[in-house]
Amino acid sequence: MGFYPKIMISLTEENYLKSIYHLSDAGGKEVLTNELAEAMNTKAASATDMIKKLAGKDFISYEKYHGVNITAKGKALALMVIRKHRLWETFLVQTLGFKWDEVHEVAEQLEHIQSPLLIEKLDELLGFPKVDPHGDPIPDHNGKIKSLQKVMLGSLKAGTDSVIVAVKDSDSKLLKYLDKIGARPGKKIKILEIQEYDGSMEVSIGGHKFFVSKEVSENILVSA
Amino acid sequence: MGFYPKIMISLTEENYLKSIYHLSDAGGKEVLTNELAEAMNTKAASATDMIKKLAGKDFISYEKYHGVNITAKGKALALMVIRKHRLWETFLVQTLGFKWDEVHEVAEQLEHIQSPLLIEKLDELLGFPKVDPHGDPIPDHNGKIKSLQKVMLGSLKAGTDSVIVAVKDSDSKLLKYLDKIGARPGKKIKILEIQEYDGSMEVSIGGHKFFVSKEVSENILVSA
DNA sequence: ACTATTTTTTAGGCTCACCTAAATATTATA
DNA sequence: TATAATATTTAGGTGAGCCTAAAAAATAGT
Repeated sequence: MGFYPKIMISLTEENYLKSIYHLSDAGGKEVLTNELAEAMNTKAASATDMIKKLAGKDFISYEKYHGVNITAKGKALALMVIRKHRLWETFLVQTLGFKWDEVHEVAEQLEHIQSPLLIEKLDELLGFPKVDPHGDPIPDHNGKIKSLQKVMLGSLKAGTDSVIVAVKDSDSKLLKYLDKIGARPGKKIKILEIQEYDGSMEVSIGGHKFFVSKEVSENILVSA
Repeated sequence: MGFYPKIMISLTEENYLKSIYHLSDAGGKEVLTNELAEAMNTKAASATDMIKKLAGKDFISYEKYHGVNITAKGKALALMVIRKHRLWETFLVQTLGFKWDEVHEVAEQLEHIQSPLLIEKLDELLGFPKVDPHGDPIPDHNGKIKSLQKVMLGSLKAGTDSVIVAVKDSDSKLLKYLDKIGARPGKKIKILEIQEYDGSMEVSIGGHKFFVSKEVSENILVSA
């Protein structure tokens, strides 16, 4: 009688789905095969294979040659993986004393552990955090996520005061540098001066002055 | 020049190696293809495939038709996986408040996370525990393990006093039952009476009397 | 010692997630 | 709008880890 097979989703499928979610800006726009392939460090042909599989399972909708869109079902799953990733990152920093820049790779592994109980207990241990150590919001157990208004530091004018809320890239070198100058989520940052010719800027964080290149300024997200 | 490729070991290889380690009694005796296949819930033909692969990587030595023996290299790797498994089990119980019988499956997943730093930090968080919640010893970061003299409760005579040190099987139903009667590692247990005809026994744990079948008594390991 | 039984290995196939090369569709450019 | 460039898909192939069926070796029984 009522035998409901629990549909299994592979680690690879989870990773593709997460990528699609991010590339689509939380489901807002469609994702092209090539950008997905690049994000997954694979070839377009492989991405096409996976796209077909995910479409067959109703995680995305897909029309040949015209990119993919994530479905509500796919979004829910992606958000669960993201929830796990960010809770684990928080755990690594808060409970185990990892540095900011050491957590990403480990969290990429931990996010695939299957155990609803584990995640709820972890959430509880951490005190139901709203954001991870990079300032990114953690979806709740229903997949609800509140995204605050984020703006690139590099898009603001000289003289502007703002608060760092997140960092775009999770490249270890960048994070190490930001850590050194104290550019962590929650910190106030003021743009003192912008160089016209290369877009670099001088900023003040915690009373100290730092020089920040255009590239770096585009990776620092602030709330105005 | 000096480019040393880090040999990757797959999740499946790790699981086979762990099984071989256990089935061989920590490397003491050889393991037959069939028992390995059964332990891995697979067929003999598949076990043979994997045996060849592991032998090719020097984790085991193998002579056709005559079983396998784990090498020092294989033992070291198996012990690392076991160390991770037992540290995670301890974490789940001690830090997250899991019950005794809820940890095994999750630890089976967590033991494959690759991050030396994570394991050392976890060890530290837990206060460098010597045994896991089932009473099994946790290998140190060099793979050293101290195994204490363990005897099946079922092999002792009536009137014997002993201390529970571990539980053989990790079957959830068994663990739940043991939990109910308070048969946890560290607890004192006294055999009051043994029934001749079926080997079942009446025991006393923490001042209470319980009836224990032959099967259960063979799964409780004690130090005399 | 010679069958019969059991254990193990080989042979050949399957799916998953990847690949390259070739074909086809879309988009940009002249 | 015809052609060039780019993007995407299809076709066919690979290794990992599994399978079944058949062959071969080891063990047991008479």
